[in-house]
Amino acid sequence: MEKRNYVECTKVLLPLRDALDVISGKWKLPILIAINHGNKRFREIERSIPKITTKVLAKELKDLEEHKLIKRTVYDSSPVLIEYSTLPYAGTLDKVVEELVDWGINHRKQVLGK
Amino acid sequence: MEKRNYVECTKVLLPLRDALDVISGKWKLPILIAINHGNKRFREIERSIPKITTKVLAKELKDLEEHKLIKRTVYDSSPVLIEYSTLPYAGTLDKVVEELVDWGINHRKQVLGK
DNA sequence: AATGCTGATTACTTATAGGTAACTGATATA
DNA sequence: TATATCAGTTACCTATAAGTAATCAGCATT
Repeated sequence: MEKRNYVECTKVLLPLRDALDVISGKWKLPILIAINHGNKRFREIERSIPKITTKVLAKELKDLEEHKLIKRTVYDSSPVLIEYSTLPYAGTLDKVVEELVDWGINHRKQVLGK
Repeated sequence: MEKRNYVECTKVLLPLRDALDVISGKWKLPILIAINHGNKRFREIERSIPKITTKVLAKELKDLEEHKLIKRTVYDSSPVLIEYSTLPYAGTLDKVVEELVDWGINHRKQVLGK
């Protein structure tokens, strides 16, 4: 018989960590949202997210592509046109985002004092 | 008439940013979960979260207290006993956490390959 | 010919999150 | 008396996130 002087909760902590690894950071969810709102081009996304920089956007777009959340399409026009779009898998984050946004709206009202 | 060459989405981005400011980082949600599972004492919480350090735990507990998500109770026994517990406001994060955990479970299966 | 837009990349710097390890004073146990 | 536990604090260091600013080639506009 071991004495366990705490309550085990790793079964919840591990998947939570997995999720946070993908979506945490300042920019990933904002970028997904910007694309979902219809911003497809690099500069459109950049302009739609206040304070983001070119460098950070480029890096985060790569991360999101690697995580299979968005895809990058190159149209062989002249000049070449590049479009970003969310993949179906990104849709699985919709409820998470929705909950976060609702929580943020309420938090601003209740705690940050409007 | 202004030409707007991107789609506005700050109405969503601002509350999302507010929410991420409170819960993002590696440790805040894990700590809330550990407390919700019944770990009340400092060392219990510490032991229930793999890899967390004393220093980080102390700092994050202060942050969570400031954000009105937990409270710290000092029992004037001998020796003094300190207990952390979640405040009702922390319950408003339950759905967010639930969605994140579910997403993490699925992500591990689908993308990380079990 | 000069300027500006596209989708970026690069080098450099700063800020912040987090990790390491030692240590505290009060109390309790062996 | 020695050791351990409790709830932390402190100083120092490192790794990563993010910001600043310049630059790129290709093309279009003025």
